[in-house]
Amino acid sequence: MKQETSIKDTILKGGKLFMPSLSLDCVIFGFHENELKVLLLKMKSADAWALPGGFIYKDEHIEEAATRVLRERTGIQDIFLRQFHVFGHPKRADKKFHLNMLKKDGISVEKDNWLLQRFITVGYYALVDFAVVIPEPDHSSIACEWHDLHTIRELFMDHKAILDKALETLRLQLNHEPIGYNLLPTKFTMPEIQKLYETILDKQLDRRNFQRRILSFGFIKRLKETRKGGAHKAPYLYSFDLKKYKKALQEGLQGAW
Amino acid sequence: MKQETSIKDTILKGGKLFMPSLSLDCVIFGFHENELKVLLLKMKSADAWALPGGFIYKDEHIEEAATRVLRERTGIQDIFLRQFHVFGHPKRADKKFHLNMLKKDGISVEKDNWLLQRFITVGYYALVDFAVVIPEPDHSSIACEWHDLHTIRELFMDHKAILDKALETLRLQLNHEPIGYNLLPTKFTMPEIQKLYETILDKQLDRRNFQRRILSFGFIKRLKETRKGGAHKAPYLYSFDLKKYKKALQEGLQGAW
DNA sequence: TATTATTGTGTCATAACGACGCAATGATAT
DNA sequence: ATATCATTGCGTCGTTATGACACAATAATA
Repeated sequence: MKQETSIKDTILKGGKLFMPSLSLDCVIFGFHENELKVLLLKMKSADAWALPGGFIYKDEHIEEAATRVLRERTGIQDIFLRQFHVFGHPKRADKKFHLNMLKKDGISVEKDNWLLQRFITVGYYALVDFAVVIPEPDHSSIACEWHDLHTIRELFMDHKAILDKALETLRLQLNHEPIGYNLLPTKFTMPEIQKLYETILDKQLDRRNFQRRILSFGFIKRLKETRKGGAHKAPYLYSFDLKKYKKALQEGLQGAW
Repeated sequence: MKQETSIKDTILKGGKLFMPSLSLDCVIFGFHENELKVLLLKMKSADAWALPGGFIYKDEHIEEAATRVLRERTGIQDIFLRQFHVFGHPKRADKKFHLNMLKKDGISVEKDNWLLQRFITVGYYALVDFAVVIPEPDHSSIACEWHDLHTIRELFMDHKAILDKALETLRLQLNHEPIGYNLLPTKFTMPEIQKLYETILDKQLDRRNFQRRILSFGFIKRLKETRKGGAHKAPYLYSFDLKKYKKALQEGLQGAW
């Protein structure tokens, strides 16, 4: 499905290729050096960072479009990807602003160009293995980089609000679903997965209680190896029990009622 | 914002009024006689029941559009309404089927009429007080009625899948948020609110444990009256403590982590 | 006035949870 | 080689939440 179109082509002919007035934006989370990261694009024509997004081909399933955008940007397939909210404020895009951007690109468009219409966007979030991602900017961006979640202040359009909502959703998901398989390397230590939870929740957890709880779910298992080389006592390595992990994904974790 | 347009006008001129290719559908839940009800429309041109849905005016916030649809159909304002999923399968509507429907209506349209395009729809669910609703069909439907949730087998297009997803979402919400203020009358008994929970969860709950738990949340309070007239011991009446209810709505109920 | 189904209130054992203690370990410094 | 030190492994303890169940109180009806 990937189509290498020039930016000019997209702008001029996009109206024929894509669904009108509808876009999607991806919040791509990674985990590295005990920090949650988000993949952002630096735009060519605006001095702002943005979430990687895209449009939906006229005959494309919307989930597939999200998968495609992710693949184009990270080179990864088979990714944990989830739709979480629709952003439909009528003024979420600024027409004049966009016109200006196009001017900077040296492209003149008709007043009724599809890109100048109001857009409603579907937010997706993805959890990916930081180490595997090869960030790739596209024709409309000059950079594609991981940003530290907590340092992100302002983004293009309403993308900061989209990011915030994604994080909020992720936090809630933590109670219903196992998490980490897509964010951690194959083998990891207990302190590492704890840091992941702490980072998402933005909250300190007791080391011993965390271990008891995460093990009680049953979707991670201890290996017979330890991670040597650290400054202190070598921690055990763990890995996900994929069978139980997927079972837990389907059936949910607890659910009070 | 309400516009009384004839069905013909909508079909012919809708393209100028509404956002293209985007619709919304509402799953309106009510509770009556210990049963969960869903408000459905009987369509004029197709022999099928459908969820009340609508389109988004070109300058209208999508949440506002959902509110409007709900108001038009139920006569209710200030409703609990929540977006829960986007349905974006490219084949979710059948073009030929739609053409046939229009034929039945005696309306001939161009091949590129906006209604014949592919539509992506945003699902909303609403919780309303059954007793207050005045179901109103619109120009494209011949009936608007409450249906018993468990008797609904098949619906128009993919509306059954939308309904199922709404119910699944509602079940999950039960763990995070107080519920019932929008579904129950002002005063209610403990068995009544328990039935509500049991109906949503489709699961029996222990009477005594339920009471202990629901009271521990603090958002309902016991009144000094009892409901006399029943065949047996008169149960106490309860009402929602709106202040604590709203606080719980914002902060969430428990959240294991 | 007795009957009956339902409601109000409580108990009990078990499981889950939060806070914390202490010994084991493995690299580093002496 | 040995002591040091931060970190890890593995527990305890008291409190709270949960599931299962017992029994008395009550209001309409027979």
